[in-house]
Amino acid sequence: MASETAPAVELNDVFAALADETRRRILGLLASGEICVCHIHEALDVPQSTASRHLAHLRKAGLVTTRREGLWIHYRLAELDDVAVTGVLKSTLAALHATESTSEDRKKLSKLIQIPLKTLERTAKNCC
Amino acid sequence: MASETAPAVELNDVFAALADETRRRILGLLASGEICVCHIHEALDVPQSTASRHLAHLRKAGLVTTRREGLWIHYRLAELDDVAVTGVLKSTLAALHATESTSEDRKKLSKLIQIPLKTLERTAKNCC
DNA sequence: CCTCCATATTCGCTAAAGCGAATATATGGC
DNA sequence: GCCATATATTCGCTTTAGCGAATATGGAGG
Repeated sequence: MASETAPAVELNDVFAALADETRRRILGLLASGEICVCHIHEALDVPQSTASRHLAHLRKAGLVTTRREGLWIHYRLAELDDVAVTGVLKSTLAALHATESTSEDRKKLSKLIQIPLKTLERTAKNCC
Repeated sequence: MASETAPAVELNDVFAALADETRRRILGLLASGEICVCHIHEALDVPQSTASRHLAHLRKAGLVTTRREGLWIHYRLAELDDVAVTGVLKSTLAALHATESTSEDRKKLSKLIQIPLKTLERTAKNCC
């Protein structure tokens, strides 16, 4: 039996995950809710393999989780059990929220998934 | 005239700085106050050039500043003007505070600079 | 001016990370 | 079974980051 109930989230992996700008852009988008890979890939305007690779990285770091729905796989921010990591993630999302690049990405996403920008913004703000 | 009063701190640099474990260890130490390079280098038990290089990195990222006193150069956490970055740094320090490695480093520092561990811990806790 | 000491920087090297085209995997519909 | 679609992974490659020994820089004191 492990003495640790928290399973996976290593500080090292978390900060490694946050170090890449593309991954931060993804987190910035996920702050406004669950998104499927294709929309991330289109909203960020990066090759599909790039989006997928970075998503895998975030998943391994424990920051996001997935839900399958037919062919689509939806990514969303993970519910973390580690308070400290939660704090880091929240403050990161807050920092991203203030960013030019995040708001551009979100604007693009809004058009892609046909959800009003205001709605996305509200969700993102509540999330961080 | 720039519309931005905040000068230097780039999110990108901040997260790049936080990505390295040695640099996070340094920040963990600096949470308990100003320290000079030689003590950092000894407390962490890394080559002097390594300590200096990482300190330079942190300084360029805007996370720490220096004060010269004779031959010694004292490093300390910078007072940030960017609220978002402050949040990231604070939560990072809080996360580090809970860490085994941080407490080991601090213990070693305590002996080096002859300041009681409790004092260092209190300062560190107040800081994040 | 010369020397000592603390710190910074250079240097050659190695390891790690990111890239995007191409390919593999997996699911749903015919 | 076969095709179409969405996502994941592999591949060769380029770029970046870190390392530590060695060297350079710069202040203090003789």
